[in-house]
Amino acid sequence: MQQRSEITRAKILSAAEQEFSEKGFYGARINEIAEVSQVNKALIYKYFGDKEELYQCVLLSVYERLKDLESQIIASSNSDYRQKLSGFIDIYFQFLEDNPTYVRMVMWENLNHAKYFKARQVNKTKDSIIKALDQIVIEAKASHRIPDSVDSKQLMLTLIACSFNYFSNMDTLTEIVQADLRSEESQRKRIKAVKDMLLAYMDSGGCDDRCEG
Amino acid sequence: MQQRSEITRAKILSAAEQEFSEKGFYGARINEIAEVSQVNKALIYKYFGDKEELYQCVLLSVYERLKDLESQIIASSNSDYRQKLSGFIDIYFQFLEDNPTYVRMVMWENLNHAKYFKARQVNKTKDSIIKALDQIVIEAKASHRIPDSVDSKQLMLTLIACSFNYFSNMDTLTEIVQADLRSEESQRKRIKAVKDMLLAYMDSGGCDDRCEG
DNA sequence: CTAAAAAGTAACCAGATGGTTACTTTTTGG
DNA sequence: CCAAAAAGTAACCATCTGGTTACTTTTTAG
Repeated sequence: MQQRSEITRAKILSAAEQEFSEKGFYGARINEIAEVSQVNKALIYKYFGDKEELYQCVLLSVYERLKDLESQIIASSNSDYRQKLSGFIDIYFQFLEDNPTYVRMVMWENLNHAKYFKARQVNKTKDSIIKALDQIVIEAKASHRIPDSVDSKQLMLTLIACSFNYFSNMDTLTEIVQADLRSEESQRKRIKAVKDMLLAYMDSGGCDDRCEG
Repeated sequence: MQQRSEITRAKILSAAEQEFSEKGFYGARINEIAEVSQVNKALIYKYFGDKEELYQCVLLSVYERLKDLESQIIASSNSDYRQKLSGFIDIYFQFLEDNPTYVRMVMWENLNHAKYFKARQVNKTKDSIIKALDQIVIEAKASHRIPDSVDSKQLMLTLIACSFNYFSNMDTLTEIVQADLRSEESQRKRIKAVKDMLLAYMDSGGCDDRCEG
């Protein structure tokens, strides 16, 4: 029966996402996934072959969620590039907060030298978010609102770093800055600071001649 | 014999650092550490009690290396806060590049919810680097080179994010921006962009009223 | 030189691991 | 209704896990 198998598959994937995102590939236990999903272990192997395949399926399904972001960002369209960038940051921050398993899976992948990330076509999803930012920059440049010297790749790296790192390293950062970064207030302040900084950077033309590189 | 035991201890720690930083707490195998260090497994337990203690010792020893940074940063003293900040970024970037095991251990810790980070007095080492940056900001404010509105905590978060994330997420970022971030050129460009951005942010007074937060 | 303490070792253990097999139950198409 | 295909299950296996024990060798101090 199709429906039943679909449900079983979904149950396995859901439990596997929990387990893999919590403990990573090595730490995850198939027995645990079987127990949590209430699905017999042999069935997991029938559906997904082996542990590695299951992990890759989880990775793919988690990354899929990024795709929705592009439409969200484009939907929040506005003539002012400042507000577009501001909206972009809001949406990305919100996504990271709402998808802790995404954050963790990306971390695991990097610790695994992006082994599975590269193996599958996972990185295809990158386009969605990259293109959205690129478009903002291109439009702003075209209408001469920001100088051509602004490097959209550096902008992207900064934006990802400031957003992603806030969540990925929250536990150690909390200790470092001695503030509860999980609180709504901390997050609001952080988002504002990131926005201010990026806009200041773009206003300055993306480079600062007073600082020799 | 003291010397011999010291050597053995060091061999175990060295192999354990490799193993733990590569595979994390769960993935690391005591058998592997024993094999690599050429030290009998039972001896490892005699020296370190259990796997958890050994992990914590590795964590502590890796964090110790941060302490050297403070003196380096202070040594690179200069009257201009811009050059101080510039030097700070150079030194921190260099540290992260030279200490991949540090980067990985911090990542593992965050995935483990900073369990061992909090358990030990590991976070004491934070002071060294935090204080160095704080001092730069305080001095610059005192001499009215930057406005009081600049928030040193946000500055710290940004600096750590931009530096740390570049190395921690290098594998996935490489796919995303389609550039070999491991190359010297990429790194130089990145450092310059980070410096420019932070200085632009500080010049702007640390906030941007044109962007409602 | 010697006895005690420290350093080091081989072999072992119970439990858990990923993965399989032989089997029963349920669903489906004709 | 019925046979074949799909879904699901219990019990099992070889291997590996962290950790221990009973033992020998080396070093040290008097």
